[in-house]
Amino acid sequence: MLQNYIKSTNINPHVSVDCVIFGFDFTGLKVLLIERKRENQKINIQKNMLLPGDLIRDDEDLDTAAQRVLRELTGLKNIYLTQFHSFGDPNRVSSKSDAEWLISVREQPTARVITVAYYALVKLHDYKPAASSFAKKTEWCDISAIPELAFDHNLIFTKALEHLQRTLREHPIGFELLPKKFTLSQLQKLYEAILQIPLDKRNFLRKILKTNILIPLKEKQQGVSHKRAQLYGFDKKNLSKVKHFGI
Amino acid sequence: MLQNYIKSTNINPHVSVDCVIFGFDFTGLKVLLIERKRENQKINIQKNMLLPGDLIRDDEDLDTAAQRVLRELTGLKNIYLTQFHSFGDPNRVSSKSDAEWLISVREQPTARVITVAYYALVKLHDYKPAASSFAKKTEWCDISAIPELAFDHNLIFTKALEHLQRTLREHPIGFELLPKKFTLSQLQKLYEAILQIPLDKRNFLRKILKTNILIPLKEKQQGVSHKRAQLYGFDKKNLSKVKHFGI
DNA sequence: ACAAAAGTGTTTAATATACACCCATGT
DNA sequence: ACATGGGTGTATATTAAACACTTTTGT
Repeated sequence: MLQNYIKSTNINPHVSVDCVIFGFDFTGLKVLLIERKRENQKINIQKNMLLPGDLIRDDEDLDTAAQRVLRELTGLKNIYLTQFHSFGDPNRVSSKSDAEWLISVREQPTARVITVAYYALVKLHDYKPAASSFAKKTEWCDISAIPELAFDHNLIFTKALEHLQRTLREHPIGFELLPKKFTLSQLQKLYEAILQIPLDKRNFLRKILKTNILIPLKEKQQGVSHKRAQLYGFDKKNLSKVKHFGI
Repeated sequence: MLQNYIKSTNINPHVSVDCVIFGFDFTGLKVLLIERKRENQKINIQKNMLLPGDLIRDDEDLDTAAQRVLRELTGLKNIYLTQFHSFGDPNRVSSKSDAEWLISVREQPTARVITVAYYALVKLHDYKPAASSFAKKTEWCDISAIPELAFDHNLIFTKALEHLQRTLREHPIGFELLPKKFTLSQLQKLYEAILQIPLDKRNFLRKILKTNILIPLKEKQQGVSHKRAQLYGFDKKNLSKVKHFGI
């Protein structure tokens, strides 16, 4: 099936895209990992999780390829997606299990592959696992508990997180990970989860309100056993006006 | 055929690196452009300048390939070099003259090539044009007067400059472009040339001195028809201690 | 003497940080 | 009544920005 897929399209066997897909479930920052399909059951079970990715097609732009991977895996469109680095170590595929898996899955399993890495921010509550040709199983893994991954994917993940942290400190991209309505403390928890530092509630509020990107809604949080928090939405009109958002 | 090619030459015909090499001559920020060698004289003379770059070798890391291009072209080693973006538009080679040039130069002129772009900061006064296989002629071109370049190289240049500007605002990398001894106003002119904004002399001085990365030398500028300026060097020991250098 | 760039402080505005108590709700 | 998180203001320290005159040197 996978084979048919490859043959029927124009695959470029030399370049792939990999996607570090971040989500936020109000407790911590998560990354979407997939378990690789093993047609040959004898393959070593070590390092069996990896980042989603695929070889690009020969008529396809890099960004388009990353979007395709994302859509096939999550069913989501219009997602925040940024290319952040390319990885081309000739020894990217160093382990035996990686090499064996490629043999089972690729037409040119020993071809050297350069991968262009992207990170995406998705609204986790919108996500429904899509039936995908990529994955046997998908899993949202907390960033504090990433296992050893196949290939150089731990390195790719680390670079993605660093990039996300740097970007979040300067640009208000947090709403990409939140539902349309959210409370200030949910937003603060998001910042704390990504930056991995505690923030002061009042100072955070002041700073974020000054940007004019939050609109207070006429609604309050429901079903909590404490005072109901004000709900906010993001004002995308003002987003472009925010220059420096230092946190 | 593909197999033979790969075996015989060791070149990976699918991935290249391109280098945006910046230099500073005390009047403005410059980029090193090369004029492409034309074996066939009939090739259109339009867009004849381009950024230096090369196909990678099949056993070579991306960073290594970029360093190799840099060394072959400039003779310099130990140069500040950063990967900043990869370009893979399937129509990167759109013009007729680009396609013709590739035919005259590459074994697989129509192969799709993804390019991984780097920018480098070099000390212009150390630079001696090296005899290079890449270039017919090399030229330091002021960033305000970049001509139309081959392929998507204008796009690559623009992205490189944006990246450099962002980096310079946060990290004191200016010294990579300056000689060992320099005056404060030379440093300031460098910042102004890169960021393309005017800076206040006293405020700039205060900010840069607070980082402790400058060492005043026991020397003064010579041969100028005005008051001789204090010379400074960079203190690399303190470089890593500088966290936020906002300008 | 003049031109050209060096060198040098102060005042004011803006921003960042630290910090603690009462409130509304569900159990 | 109590546990939980929501909501709110002020004082202080730090950083940024604006601004002008005197000095040294070569011509």
